[in-house]
Amino acid sequence: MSYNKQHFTERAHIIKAMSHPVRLFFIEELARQERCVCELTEMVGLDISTVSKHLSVLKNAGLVVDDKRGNQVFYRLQTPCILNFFGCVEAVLNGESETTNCAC
Amino acid sequence: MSYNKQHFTERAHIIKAMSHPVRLFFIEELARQERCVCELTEMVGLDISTVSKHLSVLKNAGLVVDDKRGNQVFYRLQTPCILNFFGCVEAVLNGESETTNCAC
DNA sequence: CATCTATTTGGCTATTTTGCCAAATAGATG
DNA sequence: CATCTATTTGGCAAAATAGCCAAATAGATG
Repeated sequence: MSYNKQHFTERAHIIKAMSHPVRLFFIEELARQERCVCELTEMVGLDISTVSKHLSVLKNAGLVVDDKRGNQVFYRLQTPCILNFFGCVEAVLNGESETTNCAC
Repeated sequence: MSYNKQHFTERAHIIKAMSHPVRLFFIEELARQERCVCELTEMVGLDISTVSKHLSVLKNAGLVVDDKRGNQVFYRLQTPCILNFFGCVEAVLNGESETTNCAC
């Protein structure tokens, strides 16, 4: 296999969107239920503008979608399948990931 | 659910290791077969010191392991299960990821 | 042991990312 | 329409990341 830079850049862009602790938390929380920006802001204790930017990174990657209702914007997870992946991250953390058929 | 910063930082650290096009390529290539640093260097066309640093990021995250034989160092994927995840990234790219049971 | 090859490490610069504040925008409400 | 709440955008500074070169290290070979 040879290195097709554009191919891997596209895919890395999606993974990069998940590679921040706050955004990872948002993904897990939004998998449970949709949330507005102000709820998420209160949960993580950051400036609301910072939260808005994190959400736009996730939205830009196609991982979440937003829905404006009244003067609030609700976000929800567009891609439940990425949750399957988190089990594998746990396995890596626990050093139990040597098999293809781990708990992911 | 509340935001446990340390919990999500640990997990984001592993995902961040995958969030670069060159490292993503290495993961896929090392899933196929082990490779020494000089082989990987030739494939991506970067300085060997840059390649070495990318590999140490993957190793530090627990995703690959290395094996020194002679004066070469061979790397291989420690965590085949993360390959399951790449199918989901494809689904996100193709906008087919709305279901939990996609091809991941 | 001198030297060659393979790899890692240190150090530097350029670029990207993160998070805050202030300002702009948009809908709701008096 | 003035104002209030919710959110986004622009801009800035600090921190992290990426990639190169040079130097250090380690094993192989003459």
